[in-house]
Amino acid sequence: MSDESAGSRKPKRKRLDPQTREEEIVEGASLYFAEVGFDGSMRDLAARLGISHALLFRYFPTKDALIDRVYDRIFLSRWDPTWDGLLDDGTLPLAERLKRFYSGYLRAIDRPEWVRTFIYGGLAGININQRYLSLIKRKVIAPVAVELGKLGGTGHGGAVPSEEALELSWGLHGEVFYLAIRRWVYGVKVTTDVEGFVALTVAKFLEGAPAVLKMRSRGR
Amino acid sequence: MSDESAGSRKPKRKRLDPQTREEEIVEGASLYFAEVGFDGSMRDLAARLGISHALLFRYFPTKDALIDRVYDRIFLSRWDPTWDGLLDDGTLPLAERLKRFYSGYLRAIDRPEWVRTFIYGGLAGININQRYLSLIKRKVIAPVAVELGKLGGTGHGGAVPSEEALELSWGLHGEVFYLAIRRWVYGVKVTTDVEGFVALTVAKFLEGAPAVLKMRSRGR
DNA sequence: CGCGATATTGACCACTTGGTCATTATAAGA
DNA sequence: TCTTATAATGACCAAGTGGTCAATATCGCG
Repeated sequence: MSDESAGSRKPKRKRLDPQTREEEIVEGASLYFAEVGFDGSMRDLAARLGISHALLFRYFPTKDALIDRVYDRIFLSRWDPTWDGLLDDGTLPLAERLKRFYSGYLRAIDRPEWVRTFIYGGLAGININQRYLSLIKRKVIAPVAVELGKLGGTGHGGAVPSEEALELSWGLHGEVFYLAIRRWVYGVKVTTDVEGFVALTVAKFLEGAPAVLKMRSRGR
Repeated sequence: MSDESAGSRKPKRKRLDPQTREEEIVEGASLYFAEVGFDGSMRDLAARLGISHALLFRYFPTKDALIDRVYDRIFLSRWDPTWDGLLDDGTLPLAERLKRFYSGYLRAIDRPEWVRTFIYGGLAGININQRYLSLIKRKVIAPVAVELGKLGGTGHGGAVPSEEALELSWGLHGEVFYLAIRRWVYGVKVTTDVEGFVALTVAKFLEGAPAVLKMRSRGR
């Protein structure tokens, strides 16, 4: 409308410096593959970026190389280091620790690129998923199970959580993650009140899990 | 080794009557697509079945038609009608009802075709998933939330469950389903003791959820 | 055994895919 | 303004895709 009129040439090719272009490609690819899965085509992606598909191969030698970069971008940079000490921090009540961790965690992963790419990868058997899961087990599931052992008073005071405590801990994790699945995999409308949801779920967990553990240890 | 020697001709083509062949195809396609996703090729599937890919198109006009049939086979026939009355059955204690339902339900869906196909479909935005989810909400989540309302004693005695009760009920469902996801999507080794797992999870739910609901209704 | 209905196949088509490369246009520096 | 290094492209390739169809081999029936 404004100054399209006279001789203002608009170049048919946008020539960016390689850094910016590469960043643009990785960003675009993250969104694209999250949407359509890794069977999406390079041509499609290029069209969406407004460039030729040949250019993609100038920046990434193969499609797999691009996908690797997408994985890096989405996963490797999204673990907040402050979470590491959080769950073991004895100065905070467990409820508070859990609420803080899962609020932050859910905020970090509750987005389409993360959830969909993770699930796509799981289905495809990409090993990054299994590595990620064992990280979760080590950093989250096990510590929580240990705390649970203390609360449950089953004599499992040590650093080795019981099978049941682990399963209960996985349960909490699953509940939280399932919210993100419903939202981004099933495309269902779910609450946006992350804080409220986590508070509710954690409260239920702390109310129920230790009690069950007690029941199990003393008679049935 | 035995009678391959002399004139015992083995035909290069196996000629089956259409019913059997069709059944074989649908069965094979269910497993195949569950494994590799719906981007798997008709030629690949045919090879796995030991037939030519042209034959597939004699039985199903298009690939989508085959996929539809696969969906039917996996989902439509797996809802056990006896579950329908189960959750509302006032003559059984709620714990018993929940254990029975979720044991049966988990046994029905905890298999690769079901879980993987369902998730593949969700990612692809197939509407069968959303229909299925609303069925779950109507037949499982809502009834359980209503029972929860009674136990929580929040005055929500009626048939309209509160938002919080619904969320807690979804939580239970998510925990259970997450077991199947870990097993069949992430490929992680998890317990095979379905009964035990359900008993533990239901116990935790009934110990925790009503308590939380009470806390929420009387002062915070 | 021989025949015929038809289940099954191989060859084929148009199109899409990941990937290559010589050619072209752009923006910065002189 | 002209040059030039190089970002970006279009045309191309071989392999794979869903889908078609005339030819062929199998099995049941007489």
